[in-house]
Amino acid sequence: MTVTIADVARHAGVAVSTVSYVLSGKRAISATTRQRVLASIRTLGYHPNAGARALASKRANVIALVLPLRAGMHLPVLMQFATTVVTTARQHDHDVLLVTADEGEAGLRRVAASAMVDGLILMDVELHDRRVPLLRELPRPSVLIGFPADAAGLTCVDLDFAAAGAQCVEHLASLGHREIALLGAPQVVYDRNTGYAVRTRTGFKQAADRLGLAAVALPCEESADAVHAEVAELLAQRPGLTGLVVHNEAAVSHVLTALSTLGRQVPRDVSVVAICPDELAERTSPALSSVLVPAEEVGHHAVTLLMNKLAETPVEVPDATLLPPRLTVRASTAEAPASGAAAS
Amino acid sequence: MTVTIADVARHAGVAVSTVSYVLSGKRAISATTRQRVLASIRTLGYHPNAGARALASKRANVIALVLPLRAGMHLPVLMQFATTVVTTARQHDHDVLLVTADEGEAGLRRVAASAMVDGLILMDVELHDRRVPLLRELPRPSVLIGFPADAAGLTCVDLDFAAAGAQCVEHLASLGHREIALLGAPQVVYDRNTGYAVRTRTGFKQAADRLGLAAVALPCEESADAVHAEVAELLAQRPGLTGLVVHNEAAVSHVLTALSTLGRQVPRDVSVVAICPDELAERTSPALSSVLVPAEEVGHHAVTLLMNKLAETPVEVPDATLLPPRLTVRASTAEAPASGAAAS
DNA sequence: CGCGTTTGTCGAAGCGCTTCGACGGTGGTG
DNA sequence: CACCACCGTCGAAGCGCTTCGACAAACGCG
Repeated sequence: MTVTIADVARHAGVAVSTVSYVLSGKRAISATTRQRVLASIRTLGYHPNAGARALASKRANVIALVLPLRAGMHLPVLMQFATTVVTTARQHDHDVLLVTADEGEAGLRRVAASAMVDGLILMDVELHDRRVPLLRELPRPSVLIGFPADAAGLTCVDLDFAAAGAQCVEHLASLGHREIALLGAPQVVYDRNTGYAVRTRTGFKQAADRLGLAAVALPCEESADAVHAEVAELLAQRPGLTGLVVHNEAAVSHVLTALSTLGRQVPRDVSVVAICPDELAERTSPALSSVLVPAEEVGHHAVTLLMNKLAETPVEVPDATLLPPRLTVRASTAEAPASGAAAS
Repeated sequence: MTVTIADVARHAGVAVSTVSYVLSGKRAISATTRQRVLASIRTLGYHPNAGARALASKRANVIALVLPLRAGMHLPVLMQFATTVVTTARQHDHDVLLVTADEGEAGLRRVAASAMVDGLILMDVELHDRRVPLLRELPRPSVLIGFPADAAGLTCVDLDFAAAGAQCVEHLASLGHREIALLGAPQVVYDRNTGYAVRTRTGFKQAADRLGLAAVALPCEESADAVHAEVAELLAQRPGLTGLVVHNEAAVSHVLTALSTLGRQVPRDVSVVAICPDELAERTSPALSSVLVPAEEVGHHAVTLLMNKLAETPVEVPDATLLPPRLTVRASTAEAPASGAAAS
């Protein structure tokens, strides 16, 4: 029924091992035999049996992608990320096994111990992630998206959210804004101690301090009503406020709606800069100046790092990779209004 | 380093085959030996090697999930679907290999021929899908989400979109509406001959005919401006129109905005019923009466069908499974206004 | 009480592949 | 022209598991 390497060897008139070496390139094979073998492979339609290969070589050529499939994540970004991981892995001749985080530590242990996968990529790592200690003792390399509190001995990749927060502040400062606010993730995300939210806030605050801006950082819920209430209160309490940084994909459009409802024009009265995917920033009206969350870049990086760790002669990889933020100026930011005009 | 079945056997003082039979339950093992073996497994921390198991048993206990990772799909629904598939597969002791549709037919052939997976689930199947003929000759069972034109010999699952379209019409008709329209997928989706879009339109038209409603079905682009223009023209050309069915997740909110901008109140002047996930329907204002796209149910069904086909003694499964639509009435539909009032 | 069954366990033969050591055949070197 | 080093190829030994046939022990029956 199925074609085996023995069939190919017979058809090409060579030994089984020769076929194997043609495929792996681990020993020199003369051009003529190689051609003959490849021809046989093609005519017979041979595909190596993955299980046998994994068993003999101790490499499955599969990596696990551990996704947080609980609510609260921004799904499109996740999906985009997953796509990139699959595509990049395929370029390195690897496949991707999808593991959900709700299987927890047992799931990781299972796929690692059964030799199903050679390495793991974990998304949405929290500051005090329970899986981190396990990862350290697992006999397979891993790459984390996000930073746990103690990242020693682990390979982590992420957007440099601190720099992203700072860059937003710098952009607003350079336009003359003196009083700004950060609308961040929902409270629950800070409670979970999720790294990216905390780090953005820190970067925001430090940059504001450094540049001497009056700044306040607030969590932000995601329903239209809650956002409206929060923005209304913020504007009431801080009449001099002219700059807003929004780091919450779900709330972004509600913030714009709220501002408009409250009689503030963007960017005439209030400048808004968001940390979100370009796709979203371009769709709002006005289009948002934004620092993009580079899902593709992160995914690509994660796979590349893992492949380096998996190489026959493992390549030394950096413990931490922080992707520099890139700010794109669009229509939602402008020079600060002359003092006192904001509240009119 | 890693614990093998031989280690377990030695530790428990039995033969390797006995351990195997304890694990698989394929032969009777006395309670005492079973306990002893299980204890050894636990103390040694044994996990069967997946590759060896697949090689010997010809079953990998992995299924492929083939996702359309190109643009145009509604990502959150996809993600939700993927989650359900993974979770359900795990309940049947199977893992999920993520394959992207952009690898095309070669990808399917590869994972199937290499015995990496025992079966496949394909999403977003088009009416004239190029992968369908391949699927027929592949030696592994598969389940499709969506219906190709020629579904003979294939197992397909989907929401019954024709019934969904009809149900929307029936709902509007029962409220006294006499002139309605369907805003569907973008033109390009009909051009691709995507089954769900076409079937919804058919169901819509037939129900309208049957019930004697004046009805028109239009494709609908997804940008705010295009939607606005289209709605404006529709209202101008059909002043008596009081009911709208929207089958386009991305356009739904724009339609509501456009109606409001054009001075029509929902549901006082125009009733709107959508075909979309509940989550989305609940978020709009007013909340939309909708037929939900049951991603979870579809995913669960697909896996269950595949598992039946994979059983040692394959269970006969239906070729087509159409999940009945469920309409939830919310705030966007009401009795049709008295004749003539709509245009005022 | 002897026979045929059933029950519980074992040993061994692969599954299809990789990889190691071996070994003729060339070619370059002093 | 010997000698050694490579080059290209082969055969065989596993990788860790499942499964089949074999077989002793325990059981039921007339």
